[in-house]
Amino acid sequence: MDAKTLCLAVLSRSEASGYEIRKAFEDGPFHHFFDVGYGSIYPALTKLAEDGLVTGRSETQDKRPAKKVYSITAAGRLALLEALGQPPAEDRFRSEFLLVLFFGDLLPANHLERVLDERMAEIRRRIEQMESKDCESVSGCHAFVHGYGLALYRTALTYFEENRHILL
Amino acid sequence: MDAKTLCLAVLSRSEASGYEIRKAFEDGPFHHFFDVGYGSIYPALTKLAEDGLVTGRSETQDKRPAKKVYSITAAGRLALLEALGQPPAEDRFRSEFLLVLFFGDLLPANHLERVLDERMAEIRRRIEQMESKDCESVSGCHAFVHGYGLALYRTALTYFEENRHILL
DNA sequence: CGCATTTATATCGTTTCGATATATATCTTG
DNA sequence: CAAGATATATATCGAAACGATATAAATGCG
Repeated sequence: MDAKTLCLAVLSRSEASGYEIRKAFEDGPFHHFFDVGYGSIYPALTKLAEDGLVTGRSETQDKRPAKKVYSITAAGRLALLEALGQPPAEDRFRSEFLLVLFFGDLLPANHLERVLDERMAEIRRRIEQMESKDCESVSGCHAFVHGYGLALYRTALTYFEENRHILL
Repeated sequence: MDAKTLCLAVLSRSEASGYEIRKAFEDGPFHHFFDVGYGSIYPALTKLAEDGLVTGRSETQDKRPAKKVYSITAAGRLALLEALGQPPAEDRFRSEFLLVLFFGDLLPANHLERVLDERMAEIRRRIEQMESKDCESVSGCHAFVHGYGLALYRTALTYFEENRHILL
């Protein structure tokens, strides 16, 4: 499941520019389980347009730089469904944070404490964001995925609060 | 924090061959928060050896193919500490599984059910492995990181059990 | 005996990541 | 109000990682 499929996934919900697709992964509904950068998005959009899976049009805006808005085509929707029908690859999780904690014995306590505190603050921000009004209306599958992310973040935060003493 | 640092991290615990380093990420203590493949490990070991951060020796074994065993040097330990002292990059999580569930409305229910069941079985395996005797003895920082992974897996499993009905 | 699996190293093409360049507009603050 | 920071917007490039594949020796198993 490459960047092209991920762009199709965002575009299946509404037309968007490359910049807006990026935002969907930075703050939007995909935020807690995917991240895709500009370096993947813009080439992906070019290829998708070549293959007729999306169409693009330029939109000049008042008081903003011009943007290229892409829309998914019928063929694009088919391609997305085809990709979603495949058995998903294993989840991938990379955490430098946990690596640092793992080697906590070798590191100064104040470094560990700072790293942990920053991580906890970050998680609190995420939870707050996911609990906000914008997210209250989600239902069905979206609610399931949203609730899953929230449950994990809450578990993480509680774990850190309760087991902090082991580390420091 | 690249593959070189990750190899150093494994080698700081005991000398190992490229194959054994891979196993540390597949089954070992780093398994639930990092994954590094052969395509990253072997080139990394070559560079580390060039830079004097590890030393390698060939070991011909009876009844097995020969292996190259690498050991970390003093300079290697310093480089590892230096890397661990940096502020860690944000955690990265990629889940095709959640993407499929997110678009559950567009997919046949039996596909969703199969995907979810397989994922739950996988999580049960992971939990069982992490609860096994080999892991009972871990303490301190290792226990903290280990317990964190376990807590998240348990939350995930419980969430799926309790909210399955939303999806199907 | 043949076949799958495990141990073991290595490389290669494709994809992704992270940084950087460029440009315009708005917001902030001294 | 001007300077500097931040937000909007597209694009590309080199480095790194990923996934597949090649090679090879040995073991387990029916």
